[in-house]
Amino acid sequence: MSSPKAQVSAERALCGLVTGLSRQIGDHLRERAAMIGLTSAQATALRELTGPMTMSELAERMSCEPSNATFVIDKLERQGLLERHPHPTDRRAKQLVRTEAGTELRERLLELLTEDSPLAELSPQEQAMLHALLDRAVTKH
Amino acid sequence: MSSPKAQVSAERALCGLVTGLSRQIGDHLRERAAMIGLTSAQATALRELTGPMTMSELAERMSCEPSNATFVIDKLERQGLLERHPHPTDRRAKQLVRTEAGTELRERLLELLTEDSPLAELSPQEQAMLHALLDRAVTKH
DNA sequence: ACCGTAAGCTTCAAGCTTGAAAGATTCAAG
DNA sequence: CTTGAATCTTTCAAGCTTGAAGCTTACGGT
Repeated sequence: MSSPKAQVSAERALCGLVTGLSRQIGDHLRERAAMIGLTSAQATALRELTGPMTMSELAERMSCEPSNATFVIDKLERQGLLERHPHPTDRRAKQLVRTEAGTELRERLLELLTEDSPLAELSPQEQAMLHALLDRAVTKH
Repeated sequence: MSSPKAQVSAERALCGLVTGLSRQIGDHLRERAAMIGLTSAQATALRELTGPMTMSELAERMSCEPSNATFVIDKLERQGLLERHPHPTDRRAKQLVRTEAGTELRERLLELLTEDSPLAELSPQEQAMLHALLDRAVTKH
């Protein structure tokens, strides 16, 4: 069960690279989001709000805790980008709906996000290979 | 300069995978750190404190702002795991030195971190390929 | 020696994130 | 129907992270 030392060290380096790239992706998002007055968390929420959905669904899409979604959605609601409507069939849930302003800003955001992608350095073939490897790594368990 | 829509979508998916894997790595760290009463940030600091170094050096190694290092090091110092000594030649700087308890806990931490690596699913060959690709992606700028 | 700029560290405000706890509502089993 | 477990959301405390501002000290040019 004990791995050779060289392999342990290789894995650590790999972790560093993954985290580094993830950081770059996050920085890119933050930079683009700032252009339209959003933080990166708010931008993620707006990006994932593809249509009306509940808090849970959004949290799921954002890969965060529901309590965090509450916090971020509060900000977006205060900016008039979306509204919390009562859910049509479940009185426990809220249905998030973009306002017109929210929809417009989302369009703008999606455009901005396609510019200067952090992965632009890789060819489509390399991207495909990377995708396959990451898929295998993520779907470990 | 405009990329085809399919490629934009592929890049977005890739970003999601990278962030997801990075999250898994972070979760693994947090879980292991919790076993010895540390948060993940504290564990990162202790892991990177390979020997006496300044705050700046540590912040660099942790890939974070110096102000953040101040915050995290405060916690570790309060737990008696390290001390801030005056730097021998630069009176502006502090020299961080692990206490004996800090050194012992660090050993334990390093052991824990090698267990159940989030990348264990990949063979050494795959890891090497991944490493190469990530290297290219990160070194874009 | 003097001065301006830069570096090292800290403090602060603002925002993000998690996990636990609590209130409201749903749903299924009796 | 009633009860109990599960779900949806929010609140709160604690911790992480960044960026700006400020203090002290270092260093290069004059």
